[in-house]
Amino acid sequence: MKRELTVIQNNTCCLPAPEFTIGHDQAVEGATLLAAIADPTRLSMINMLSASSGAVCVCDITDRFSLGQPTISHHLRILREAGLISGDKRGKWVYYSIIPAKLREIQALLDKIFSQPALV
Amino acid sequence: MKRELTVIQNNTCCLPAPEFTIGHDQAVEGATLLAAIADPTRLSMINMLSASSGAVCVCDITDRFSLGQPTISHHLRILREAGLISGDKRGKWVYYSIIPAKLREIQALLDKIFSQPALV
DNA sequence: GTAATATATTGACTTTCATCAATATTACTG
DNA sequence: CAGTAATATTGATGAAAGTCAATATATTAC
Repeated sequence: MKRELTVIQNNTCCLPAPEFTIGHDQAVEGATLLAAIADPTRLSMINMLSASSGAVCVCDITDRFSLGQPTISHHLRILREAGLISGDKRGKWVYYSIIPAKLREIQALLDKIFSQPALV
Repeated sequence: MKRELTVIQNNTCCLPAPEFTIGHDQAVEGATLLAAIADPTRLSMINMLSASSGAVCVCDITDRFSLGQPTISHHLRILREAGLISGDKRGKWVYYSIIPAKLREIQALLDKIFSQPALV
């Protein structure tokens, strides 16, 4: 934390001060988005909806997980509020579908954050 | 949850039962990996190390965040244990570097999970 | 060896999260 | 209108996570 900047050889811990390619706000926003999918149930839900060619009924989602109905509803809400899925009520049922642009947004974010310096 | 499978028209909630393209174990593993980076501090750390052309001293990392030294150490440990970074002790200092293959693993995982059905 | 520095670990505290039971809400059914 | 079914919301509970102060460990400096 208190390097000897003047010494050259073996006393400095490092030289080029490392930089960020994303700012603080973007880090917070990205972390929030990642947190939305950083759960086995929600990751599987996203996978299920992505793989489906159309909207999926909540009843079918509920069937696929060994979790209570309120818990499923809770996870769907988190994904919905993160902007990853959208719900569409049709009569007694609610159908959820993926929002592909948001998935691409996550991938683009990681591309940017993970971007490595060009090989010399 | 208790659909009328026999009725065709307006009583069924949906027809093709949606599938997963990843299994339960993979979902748990993926969620764990994502949780490691689903934090603003750790996401910025990954970004910092990715953008750096070489290993980065902990002292420099500590300098860049408004967090106590034990907290920085804690976050580095989580990233290290997730296999995303590796630490190298040189004398009094410890240098961390990114493990690029692990970053690519995350991206490949998301590619798989987010994979959409082909357009008809 | 003693002092100082860099990093890690431990323990405590607070907040957030995943889950469930109970209840509310909305829509269909008879 | 009364009853049933699908989904959402609320409240409670236990577990996990982020942070810090204090301490430990290792390495260099005198």
